Amino acid sequence: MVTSRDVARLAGVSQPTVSRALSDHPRVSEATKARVREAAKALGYAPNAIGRALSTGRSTRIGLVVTDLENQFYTHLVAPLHRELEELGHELVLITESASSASLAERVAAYGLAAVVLSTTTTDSIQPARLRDRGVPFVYLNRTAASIDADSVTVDPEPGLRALLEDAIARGHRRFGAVFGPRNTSTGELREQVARTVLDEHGLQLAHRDVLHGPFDFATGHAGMTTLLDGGDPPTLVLFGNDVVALGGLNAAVERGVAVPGVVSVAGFDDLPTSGWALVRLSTVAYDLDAVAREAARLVVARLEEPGSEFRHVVHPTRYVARATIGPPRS
Amino acid sequence: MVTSRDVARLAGVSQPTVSRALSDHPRVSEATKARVREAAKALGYAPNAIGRALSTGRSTRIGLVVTDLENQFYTHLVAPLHRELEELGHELVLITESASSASLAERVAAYGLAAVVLSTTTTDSIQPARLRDRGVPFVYLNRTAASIDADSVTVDPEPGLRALLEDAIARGHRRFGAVFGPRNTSTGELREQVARTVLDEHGLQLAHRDVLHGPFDFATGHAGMTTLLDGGDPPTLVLFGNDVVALGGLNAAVERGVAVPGVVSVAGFDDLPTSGWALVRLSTVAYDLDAVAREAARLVVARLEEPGSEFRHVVHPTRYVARATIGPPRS
DNA sequence: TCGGGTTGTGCATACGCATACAGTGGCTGG
DNA sequence: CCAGCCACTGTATGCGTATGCACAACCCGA
Repeated sequence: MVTSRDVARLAGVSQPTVSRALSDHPRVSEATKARVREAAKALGYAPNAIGRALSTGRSTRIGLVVTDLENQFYTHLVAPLHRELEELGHELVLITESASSASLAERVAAYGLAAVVLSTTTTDSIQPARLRDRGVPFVYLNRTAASIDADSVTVDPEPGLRALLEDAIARGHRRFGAVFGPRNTSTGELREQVARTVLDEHGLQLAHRDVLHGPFDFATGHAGMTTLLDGGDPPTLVLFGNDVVALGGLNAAVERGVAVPGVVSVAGFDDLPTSGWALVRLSTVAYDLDAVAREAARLVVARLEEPGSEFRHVVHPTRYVARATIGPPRS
Repeated sequence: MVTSRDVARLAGVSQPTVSRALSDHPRVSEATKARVREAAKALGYAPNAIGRALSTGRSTRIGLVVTDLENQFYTHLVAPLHRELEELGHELVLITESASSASLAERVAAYGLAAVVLSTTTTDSIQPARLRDRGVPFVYLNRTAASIDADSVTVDPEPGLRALLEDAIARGHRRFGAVFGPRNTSTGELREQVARTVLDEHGLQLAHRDVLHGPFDFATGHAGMTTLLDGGDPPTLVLFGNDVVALGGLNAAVERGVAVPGVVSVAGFDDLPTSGWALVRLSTVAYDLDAVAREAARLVVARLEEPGSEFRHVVHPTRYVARATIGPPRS
C-alpha cells in the first residue's frame, strides 16, 4: 500500500506537506505542489479513506437504508442516487433492515457512515429517533415520519392521482377496489387518503371489502387481484399502491384470462420503466423518480456541509399517465 | 460518539481490555467480559469500523463493480450478494466504472476496500491486472478474463442453450437471428460460440446480416429486433444475449404488431423473474442467479481469510425453460 | 537597518482500535 | 516456604491522515 509518507519521501518533503499539497492548501508553494503531485502520480498514490476518516472524524460514506433490494422500485432509486453521490465525492453503502442484527443507529456508528438516507417504507419512528439521538444526519427519501423532523424528498400524489381517478370516473367507473401498501407507511397512507378524498368528492367510496393492504411488492398485487376477482362482483377498477404491486395484479388478471381493461381496469403509481413497455402499458401516476433520488443525494451532502441549517422539504409533483390499463367499465 | 475508552471508563478497565473482552479474547476473565459487555450495552457502544480497519489493516468492506446499476439483471444480483455478505459480516460498497474518475485500483485503495467483486462485463483485463499488482483480492462474477486468473463464479451456457436451440430446430426453425451482447465480453462470447457450435452441428448457421451486437440492455434488444424486422425476410427466431435484451426485442415486436411467436420466436438467457410473468412468458435459459451471487460473496470472503489458497472456479449449470415465445416458425 | 508581517515547511499530535509486551497478582509443587 | 507458572490486565505503540503550532526564510516599509 502506498502511503502519503512514501510520496513524501519521493518528493523530498514531509508527510504533512503531501497532505496539504494534494488538498490544494494555499500555504504550499506551487513548485512543491507540482513535485508532490508528480510523486503521487508516479507511485499511484490515492489518499486512504480510512485514515482520512479517522483523522477528520467525518467520512464520505453515506448509507442507504432500504427494505427490499430485490424490488424493482429500488433499482431505479439506487442507480441515480449512487450516481449523484459519486459525483459529489461520496460513496454509497447499502443497508437493509435485517431485524436480526444490531439497531440501525449502532450499525451506522459501526460502519463509520457520515449520514444516512432513509428509504424504508414504515413510518416507525424509533430508528429516526435513535439516529437523531446519536447525532447521525439523515434524510427521508420518499417517506417521512411525523414525530421526527429531517430533510425530506417526497412526492405529492394529489395531482396525478386526482387526474387518474377523475378520468376513471369520467369513463364511467363507480366500483373501485384498491390494493394499497402497508398501513404504517407515510407514502401508502397519503395515497390512500388522497384517493378516498377524490372519490368522496364525487360521491363515491371504497367498500371495505374492496380494500386490501400489504407490502409494496409483486406478491401483494398478485394476491390482492386474485382475492378481488374471487369475490363475487369484483370492482371495475383496481387502484394499486404502486407499480410493482400493480404489475403483480395485472399478471394475476392475465393468468386467469381476465381481460384488462375489458373486465377490470388497473392503475399503478410510480411509472417505472417497465410500466411503459408495449407489453404492459400500465396507466399510472408518474413523477421524476430519477430527480427525486438525486435530490436526496444533494440534501444529504448539503446537510453534512451545513449541519445547522434548516430542514428542507422538497416535494415533487405527479401527473397522470394514461395508457392501456384503464378503459371503460364492463357493462 | 461512544468509544471503547468510554466503555472502559464505565467498566473500570483499560481500553485494550474492552477491545479484548468484546472480541471474546480467551485471556479475559468471564467476570470482566460481562462487566464490559454490560457497559457497552448501556452506552450503546459499537466498535468503530474506521478505527478497527486502520488498526488491523483490513476492512470488512467489499466493493461490487458493475457497469449499469439501472439494469434489472444487477438488481437480482446485488440483492442476494448483499444479503450473503451481510450474513458473513461484511459491507457492500457499490462502484460503477465511470471512465471519468480515477482507475479502479486507485479507488479501491482510496475507499479502503478489502476486496472487490468484478461483475462488469468487458473482458478488458487492465483493471484486473492493476488490482493484482496492488494486491487487492478480487473475484470474477459472471465473467472471466483470460489473462488474469482469480476466483470466479460463472455459468455454463451449454446445456440450456443447446436444449433451447434443439427444441427450436425440432419445431422447424432454420433461419436464426441473434442479438448478442458486447463483443469483448466473456459471457457474451461464450454464449455466441455455443450457439454457433450447436447450430453448426445441425448443419445450420447464423447469416452475417442476422447477427447484431450491443450492450446488455433493453435498448440493444429493442433496436436489434427493429433492425432484423426491417430487413427483408427476417429470421424466424431471434436469440438474445440475455433476458433484458430479449425483453427489449419482445417489446419492439409487440410495438409494431409483430406476433410472437407467430411471426418471430424470441429466446432469452438468465430467466429473470420478469421473464416468468404471465404477461411475458419468455422462453429462456435458466440458472440459479441467486446462488451464483451468494457463491461470489462466499468466494471473496474465503479469499480474504485464506489469501494463499488456490483459485476456485465455480461453474453453475443451465437449463432450458420453455415458455410461450418459442413456437413453430411461420410458414 | 531592523521590526513586523508573510510565506512555506516541518514537528507533534490526535482520531479509535488492536496487539505485542510488560507487569501483577495468585496458585501450585517441590 | 519459595521458585515458577499461569491467568489477567495495563502500558505502549502503530495504522494513515489531517491540522494546530512553531519555526525559518524572506520581504517590505519606515
